[in-house]
This record gives sequence, structure tokens and C-alpha cells, in this order.
Amino acid sequence: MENKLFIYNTLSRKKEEFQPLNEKHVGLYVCGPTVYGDPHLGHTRPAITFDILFRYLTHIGYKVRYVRNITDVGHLESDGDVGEDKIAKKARLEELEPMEVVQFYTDRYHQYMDQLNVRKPSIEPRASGHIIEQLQIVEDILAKGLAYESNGSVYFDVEKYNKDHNYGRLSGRNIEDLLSTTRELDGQSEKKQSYDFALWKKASPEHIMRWPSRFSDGFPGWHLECSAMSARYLGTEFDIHGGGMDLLFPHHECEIAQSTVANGHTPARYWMHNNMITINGQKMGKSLGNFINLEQFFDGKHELLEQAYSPMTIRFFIMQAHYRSTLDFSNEALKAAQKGMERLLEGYSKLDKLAAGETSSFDLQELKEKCYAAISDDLNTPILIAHLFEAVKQINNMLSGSASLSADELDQFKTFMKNMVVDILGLQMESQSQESGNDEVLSQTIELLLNLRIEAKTNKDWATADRIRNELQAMGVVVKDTKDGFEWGLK
RNA sequence: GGUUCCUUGGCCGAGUGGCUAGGCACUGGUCUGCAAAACCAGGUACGGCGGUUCGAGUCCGCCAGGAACCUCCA
Repeated sequence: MENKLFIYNTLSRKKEEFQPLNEKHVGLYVCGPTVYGDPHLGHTRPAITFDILFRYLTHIGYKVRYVRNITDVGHLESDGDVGEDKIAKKARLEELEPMEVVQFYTDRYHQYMDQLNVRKPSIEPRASGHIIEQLQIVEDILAKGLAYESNGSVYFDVEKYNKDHNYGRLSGRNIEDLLSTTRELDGQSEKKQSYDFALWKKASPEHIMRWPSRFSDGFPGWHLECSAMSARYLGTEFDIHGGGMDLLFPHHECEIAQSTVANGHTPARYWMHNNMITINGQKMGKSLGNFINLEQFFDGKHELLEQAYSPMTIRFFIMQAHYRSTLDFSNEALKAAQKGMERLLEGYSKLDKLAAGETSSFDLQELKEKCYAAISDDLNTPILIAHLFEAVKQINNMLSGSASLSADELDQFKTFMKNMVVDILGLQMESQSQESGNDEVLSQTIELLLNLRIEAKTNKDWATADRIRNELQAMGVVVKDTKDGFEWGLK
């Protein structure tokens, strides 16, 4: 691959040059949502971050198998081992079959991801569809003596594992600290140590999601699903594992421990973690109750929102910060993102109008190199976007004749901009894409009016000219005069 | 309490020792019948105190404030 990619690997805490296990192929696994509620702003961060990674790897020529799971079982409320299953609880409250809850919120998740122009993963497996694989791992770990059975449940023996391996190598914790900082919780008497985690849980009588096993009728521990599904679809060793920083411990640490015992090595070579979105400086999360759903962003109906924000505005907002930094929500920041995005997309849409000049007045190769350097540097989208604004400036200058590109370079420039804006950043024009049927009639009508306005202007009939402009504006049609005519767009 | 991390101009947000980040907002100008858009120009910055260095927003120490994880959360 001619374009190198450097990514920050949580395992080594350094930026490393990405080297795939198999030339030309990349296996990517990202922890997906637990489908017991509507997606909120926080869910967009990993979705968009790894969408860009997926798009960029594809762009530079890799064949990427991107697996992003749907968690529909095993994810417990309030505590890793004693709470109620999130899906089951929702189902009980709503008097639904658990799989109805799963289907409903999975569909909703897909709908919002489509609006954000997040590409679909190659495979989207569900935890409940991989119980057999998960039980197999439980058997493997038991056979190696690193798990123990207790009252129908099976727990991972962290202390024993830590003798030969480093439990905490990903999260930077050590087992002594864990002992002293883990709270005493009810219902833990089955475990040897508080930090042991469940591989299989015996279902209590009222628990509706249950599968038979030789241990008990029960369900798999939460961490197990990712080990099982990544191994099934990407092999026991694959390239990149991604997810939110809040999953680093215990989820990913446990995943490493399980897979290491089952397969003899760490599952993924590169671990990437996106940071959190904050609201008033605090993490936006379900448990804190300070989250804003995507539906609320898109229709503006939330007390903290001053207006509605489009899916592309949200996408651009996320991309204007580096994925490993926290990103603070505010109306002011969202509005700034919206304006910036409009400026970038407007500039991009003017590319088609450019005519080639005799010579080139700016260094296209340098611009391209700077852009590739930015995205290759651990997906530095804010820097990439800064360079793209430079490109927009050049487009505007070319339009007014104060800059130019030769025919050959203009073609390159157009392709390059499409690669960056559309293929890699995944931005798309919003107003046009929504219209379809009435489009032609509408445009012709508006252009008729605007041509009348030109006549009025020629006759210095400013009153009529302004009336047409103002009334169109009131209907949501923005009119801009140009040297030899007009431009218009729908707001 | 433990671990890790953060503190940049009015707002958001890049920047891992020397070179203008960028966007939004603001001010002035050019263009235009006016407006919008566009373009040009401009200002405001690195939490505090020390240290290392020829040179620090960038490295080290201390202090202050904040966050994440340690329990489910993307």
C-alpha cells in the first residue's frame, strides 16, 4: 500500500504503523450497541470514527471485513454479574418478547446510521445467534483449568490467569489494585474473587432469556460474545479491534483474557478506542440520564436544543474533533459545525462549474499530500478538514478567475475532492438528496421567477426584483446573485 | 482511595521543542442597485508557579481546577 496508516494502539500506548496480518486484507471488529433503547449522540462517535477507518482502509486498497455486533443478550443492568439483563428488563416492562425489543431497536439503530451516512458493516452478528460458539469457549477455558463452575454458573479465574499472563495489560491496571478498589457486592459469594467475571450465568426462575447447557439453563456472560463472534468471522487473530473508551475495562480486558486462554494469543493486534462526548463537561450516558437521542437532534425537540441539527451536521461535528479527544456538546459548537459544513459542501458542489486554465496557480500535489498525511496520522480528521477549507478557498478563487488549474490537474483535483469529501469523510449534500419527484417542476418554476427578476433588474425595477427575492426567501429558497446571473438553493 | 488523562483566543477545536492550524463569531475593506455569497486584511491564546534548554503551548516538578475508568454505559 502506498499510503501508510499510523494508528494509536491502546495496547502499546503509542502510535504505530499499521501492518495487516495478511497483505491486502484487514479484519476489523467493533463493539456495537446493546439494543434496548434509542441511539443517542454518544453512539455516533464509534460508529462514525470506525466508519471513517473502514472507508479509508477501503480507499487505500484494502479489502476490509468489518464486523460490528449487535448485543442482544448477556448485558446486565447495574452490575456485571448480579443485575437483570437489559433486554429482558425492557421486554418485561413493555410486555414484549425480548426479540421484539431487539428487532425494534436494531431497526431504529440502522435507520439512524443510514441517515448519518454510516456504511453498513460487512457482517453484523447477534450475540444470541452465537450461543453455541460461546459455550465452546467456556468449555475450552474450563478444560485449560482457568475457569471454575459454581452453582450452575461458570467464572473466569482471574488470579490463576494472572500468574502466567498479565491481566490488565490493556487497561493498565493491576490485580492488587483491583482487589482493593472493587466494591463488595451482594450475590458474589459464588465467586472466588470479586474480580472474577462470569462466562456463563445460571438463569434465575424469572429470567426469560435462557439457553440450555450442561451447567444450567442460563445465558452467556457479556464479554464472551465479542470473543466468540470475532473469532468466528475474523479468525482467532485479526487486525483491529475498536470500541468506546468506556469499554476498555472491564469489557476488552476480559475479552483479551478469554481469547488468550482459548486460543493462546491476544485476539487483535491493534486496539483503538474513541473518547466520550460530554455535555457540560460530563460524559453523556444512559446511566447519567443526560443523553440526547438522535431523533431529538434531528427534530430539535429537547430542552437543551435551540434548534434541529441535521445528520450531516452531527457527522461533521464529530469529525471536527480528533476521535481520541473528548468532545463537548453545545448549541454554539453545533451551529458552528453546521455553517462550516455548509461552506465545505457548497464549495465542493461548485467543482463541476470550474473550467480549466492554461496553468496551475497553486500546488495541488502539496495539498493532496497534506490531506493524506492528516488522515494517515491516526485519522486526524480535524486537520484534514482544515486543509479541505484551503481547497474550498481555491475553488472560489478559480470561480472568480483569480486562481486556475491546468486541464489535467483540474481532473485530478475533482477526483481528489470526491475521494476526500464523499468517499472518506462520508459527507453528502442534504437538500438535493431529499427531493426527487417534484424536483424538476420546482426548479423550472424557481428559475422562471429568477429570470423574471433579471429582467426587472435590467429595467432597474428594484421593487419587483427585491419582492421576488424576498418572497422566495420566505419560502425557503435562498438566492445569490452572481456576475452573470444567479444561484439558488433550498434552505 | 487507586489508575489514566485533560486545562489553548468570545465559542468549538488542531498542534508531541524553533515555522500562520482550521471553523464559527467579531472588526475593516473589495465586489454588488441593495442584500447574500465570495475574496482580502485584522485582533484576541496556550490554568498558576518553578525548572531543563540557545529556544517550551509542546519536556520535568509542584499547585489549582476538571474528566474517564475502578459497577451497566459508545
